[in-house]
Amino acid sequence: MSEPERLSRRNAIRQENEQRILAAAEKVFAEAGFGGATMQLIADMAGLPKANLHYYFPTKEALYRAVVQTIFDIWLHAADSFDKAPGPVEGIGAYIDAKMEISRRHADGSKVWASEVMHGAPVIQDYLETTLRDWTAGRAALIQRWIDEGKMAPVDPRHLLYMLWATTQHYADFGHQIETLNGGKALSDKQWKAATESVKAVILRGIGAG
Amino acid sequence: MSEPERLSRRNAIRQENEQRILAAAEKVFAEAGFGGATMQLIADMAGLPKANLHYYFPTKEALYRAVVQTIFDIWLHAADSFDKAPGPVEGIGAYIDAKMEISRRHADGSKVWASEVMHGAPVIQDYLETTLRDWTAGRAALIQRWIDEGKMAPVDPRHLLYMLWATTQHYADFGHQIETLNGGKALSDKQWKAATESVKAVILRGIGAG
DNA sequence: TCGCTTCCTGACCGTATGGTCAGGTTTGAC
DNA sequence: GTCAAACCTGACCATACGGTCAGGAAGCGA
Repeated sequence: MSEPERLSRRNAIRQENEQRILAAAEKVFAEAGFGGATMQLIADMAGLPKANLHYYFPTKEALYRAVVQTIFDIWLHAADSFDKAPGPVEGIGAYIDAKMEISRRHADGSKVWASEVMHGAPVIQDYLETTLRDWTAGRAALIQRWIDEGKMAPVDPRHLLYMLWATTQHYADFGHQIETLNGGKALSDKQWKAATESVKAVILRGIGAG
Repeated sequence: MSEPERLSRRNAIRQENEQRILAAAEKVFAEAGFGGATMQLIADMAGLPKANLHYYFPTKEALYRAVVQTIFDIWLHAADSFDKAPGPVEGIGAYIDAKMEISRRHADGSKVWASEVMHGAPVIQDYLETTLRDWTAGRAALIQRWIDEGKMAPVDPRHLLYMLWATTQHYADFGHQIETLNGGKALSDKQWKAATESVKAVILRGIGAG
């Protein structure tokens, strides 16, 4: 994607600082939402003066956009395994695995994305209408092919995709609720695995491919 | 719950205004989040001067809390049909119906709820730890009984509940995304029905009760 | 009609926010 | 070593926000 940057001190500084800011911003936006987040808080969390944030990202919205962009890329990437699969068990199974992993490892990013979409996608509407629309059409076609080949039950591919997104993202977006219902403790490794297996079991059996 | 209010002009005014404010607040909180919402905007949408909002609801947080309370009650109420059912097909089927209807009719409230939980439930943590925890334990026990009676496959009841919440709420919380992927048009009656049937088909077959 | 309560609201206030900027320091190509 | 470009930041600004309040209008029991 980006050509290998010359490894100068300057580039190192730039990369380091942008990374720190993005990480802090992701956390703050996830916790407070766009409106509730403040540049000052992000700056404090990144350990930089506020004015420095504006040096790298001209506006709050530009910073926010960069955060959303990051998680969107990760999100799309999760479908790689989906495509190469010979059938629904491998494809959808691997997709659930990947998306559950994202919910665990990038919970903040997932929340930012969810928040953005929930509020009408004010800054990423164009992505929804182009990249996501194409992506969805492609995967829906693949699922339809599996149905036509008798590899799974005839389920509306789009609603199936929504179910996959919903069930996996829920563990990130509603993680706090799940944690509360888990006695106030975050899910353990074992519990994450059990969650993933539960989702896979119900979905795969549900589409007649278990 | 509340004793029948005397039908005076005053009470009518109070009820009317509180209702207008709550309706406007629900919409604004859903669209902008707590931090992004402003009392001025809510006031404008309710057609009242801002100071009047503070007459009925002392602070922004009090107003917000009232909005969340409302949707939480609706949400809990949706499980009524669940309980009286003889088995998973009727119980879970009816629950999905009810929750999908809520996603459609109370999309704004659902978003406010989702937003609240996503941000760590700052104002309704107590509900999660008491009412919701009890509610969940009760339903999980019921599902476990169905499993023990051989009426459905052995699926972790809690993860099944999460799947039910996730799949149904998704149509409210991510309604904008779904709409965009639907060619920019809101789902029609027929499409809502198809969505509900898809969810029910996959879940019920997925728990071996279809 | 009187008098008390509830309802209403324009004007105001302190504060916090996103953003700016002038002036400084560091880096690195030459 | 020179110097321009990149980096850094304390101090500052205009604005918008949540909330207050004094004083008036409307409702209503007696």
